[in-house]
Amino acid sequence: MGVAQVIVDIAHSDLDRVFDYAIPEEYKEGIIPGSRVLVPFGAGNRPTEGYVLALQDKSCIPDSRLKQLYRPLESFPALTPAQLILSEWMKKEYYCTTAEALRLMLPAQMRGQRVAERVLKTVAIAIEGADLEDALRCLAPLEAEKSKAPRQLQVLEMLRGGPIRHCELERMVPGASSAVSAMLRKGWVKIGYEQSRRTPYASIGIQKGPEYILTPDQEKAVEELKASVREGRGSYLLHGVTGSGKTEVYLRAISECIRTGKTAIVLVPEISLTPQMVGRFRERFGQKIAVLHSRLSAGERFDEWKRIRLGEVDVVIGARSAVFAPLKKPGLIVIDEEHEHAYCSETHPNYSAHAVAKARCSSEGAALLLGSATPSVETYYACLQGEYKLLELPLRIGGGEMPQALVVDMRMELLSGNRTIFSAPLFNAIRTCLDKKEQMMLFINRRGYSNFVLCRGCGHVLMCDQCDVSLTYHKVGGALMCHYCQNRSEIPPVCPKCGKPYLKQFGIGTQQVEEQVKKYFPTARVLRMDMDTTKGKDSHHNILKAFGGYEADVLIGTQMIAKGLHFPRVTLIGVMAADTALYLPDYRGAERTFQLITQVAGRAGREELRGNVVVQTYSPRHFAIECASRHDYSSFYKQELLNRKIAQFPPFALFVRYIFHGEDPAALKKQCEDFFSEVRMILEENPGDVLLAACTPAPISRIKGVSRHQVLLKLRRNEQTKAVLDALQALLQNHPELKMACALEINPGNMI
DNA sequence: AGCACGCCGACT
DNA sequence: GTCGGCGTGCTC
Repeated sequence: MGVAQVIVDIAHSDLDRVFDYAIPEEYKEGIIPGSRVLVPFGAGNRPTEGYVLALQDKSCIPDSRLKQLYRPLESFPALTPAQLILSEWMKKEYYCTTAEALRLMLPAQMRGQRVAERVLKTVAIAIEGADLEDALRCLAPLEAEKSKAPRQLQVLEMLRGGPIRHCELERMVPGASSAVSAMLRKGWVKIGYEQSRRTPYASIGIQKGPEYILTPDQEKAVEELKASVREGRGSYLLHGVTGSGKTEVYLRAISECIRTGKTAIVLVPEISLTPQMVGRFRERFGQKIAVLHSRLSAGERFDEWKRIRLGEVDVVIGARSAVFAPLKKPGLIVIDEEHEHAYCSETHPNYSAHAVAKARCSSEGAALLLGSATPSVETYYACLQGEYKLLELPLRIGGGEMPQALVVDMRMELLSGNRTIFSAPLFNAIRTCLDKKEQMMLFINRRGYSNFVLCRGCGHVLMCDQCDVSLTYHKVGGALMCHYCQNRSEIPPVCPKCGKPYLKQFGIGTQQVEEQVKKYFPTARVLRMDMDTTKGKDSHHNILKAFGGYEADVLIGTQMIAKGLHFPRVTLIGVMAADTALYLPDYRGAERTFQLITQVAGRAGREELRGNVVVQTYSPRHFAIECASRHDYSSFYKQELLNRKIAQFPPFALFVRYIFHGEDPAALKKQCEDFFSEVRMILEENPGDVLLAACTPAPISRIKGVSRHQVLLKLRRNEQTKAVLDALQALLQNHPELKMACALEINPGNMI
């Protein structure tokens, strides 16, 4: 056992094979498959990180060429045997390199520099009693008089509540560090050190909730899942209306995992990963849970990962990438809000959490549980085909009625002379709601929809110079922004095309709704939640807390407010424009519209107060909107599946998209067309399965000055599909000049 | 990915 | 005559 087979951590297909390294005698014990090591690589023996896949007695490489590895990077193997197996599966499924697959399984900051086991600097008051009074008086001589050192005063006041971390102080009070050093010289404050725990949400109280008595439907689902966890197999779809208690089913099934000495992973969409949600798990499982998501700091994420890796954790709750968490003996993987497209990675390798979870469950002996009030058409179809066993929760807990939605035809509103963004029924409902001192949420679907600026003289829309997309108007700062390259610019005084001064922004956004609410209901207290107001680390939480504490009457927001939030005082939900997603050039438009309206409507009246839902639309007869307003999933599914069958969309077909990037548009087009002609030769083997084959500029044909061209295929899904995909991938391998500039996506999450 | 080797143009 | 451009090829 003297040779380690190592994958170097460089994402390049030429290097996607093992390299043999001799293990120095002193490290013979510490290096096993899964260990990360530093190896000399290439001509200059440059130190490169790598992953040990296997150990061998000897190498078939001649001794003259065999190098010794430098050292192990950690004292424990970073990767589990199960992860090594999973990476092989990823490679075959997503055509990525082993290194790319393994990277997904480690906290990003672990590669490159080591993460310091950080000790945080804290600041505390060093004086007390009269000395402190004296110091304060010194800073603020008289109440009316302005303090000479307002920073110091502010910092000192804050410290009276107890020691504060230096970094937090700096964040809360810009320039605090100079104030601290000044006071340090005067001996008023002292510096301390604190072992950083970096355990997110540790502060969340563990208050015991009421004992739940399961409904008969929940009971049935839980029993079925418990048996499945014990057997270590089985896939389920839990279809439960909003408020039917899906989370309680998850919790009970997870308890069974723990009882039988296993662990569990719960995947949640990023935006639903709220402190409330974590609190619910912590209440049940105490400290043996870990949380993984993108808002954690590098250190927090590393610490959580390490706790999981060292087996200190029974339950992992996290966003998409938590599906790779190195838990030992998983007994259950839950995917909550299964229909969310956030479960598909937008970057290469474009994995789907569903597929990865499925692969993990079958190789590691765990049960898979998908949960949703509005399962995706593809999942429900797979379920009816027998891939998942269906568990249903058709009733709300406590027997509450699903709120009936009122669909308002905005075309009629316009015809009757109402040019505001509020239809008469919504306007009246807001009035009533405010009068009754109840709360409301106004929802704007902004996906694929922007406040573009249009010339009413010639119809020209302002576009980004660098990217092929319309610019979005942001009221804050009055600037135009490109959502792809983040470039900012001013609105020109006249239209750049026709020269007339008729430029005006179009479309409604959260800011505009906020303005209009304030205009028509000046007494209403308004909170807004969108990308702009939730930039800060805790702002998301703070806004919800304020709303929950009845500090506002109206909450205006995007998708963010549609997710599992629980506000008993909310009795009105307004969907400002239900159909913005309906006519996007994406086959999932109807599905998204149905899901959004259903989810949003589910927010209303979850407690004793009866909820009202008003849906404003220009397509009141569209089946997605009609079915959503009646909470009729089954009719929606039947109609949508029929449409997909007629139009040959997923699940009956799949899209394959290659996107080529290049500086020179003409050369790019040529390259792309040459490749396309080879693609067509492969497709000729199964001509009946090719539903579409096109070589065109990408829908967004330029991003950050780089041109984009695509080969888009639609193939009928059948037994040969995987073979065709393999052939297409092999073709790309034969074009080293293209590989660097191309990304392959299968069923892209976003057709734009 | 990065670095060496190698074969052609502009220069003191 | 040499310095230096980056195309091509290799990495245990």
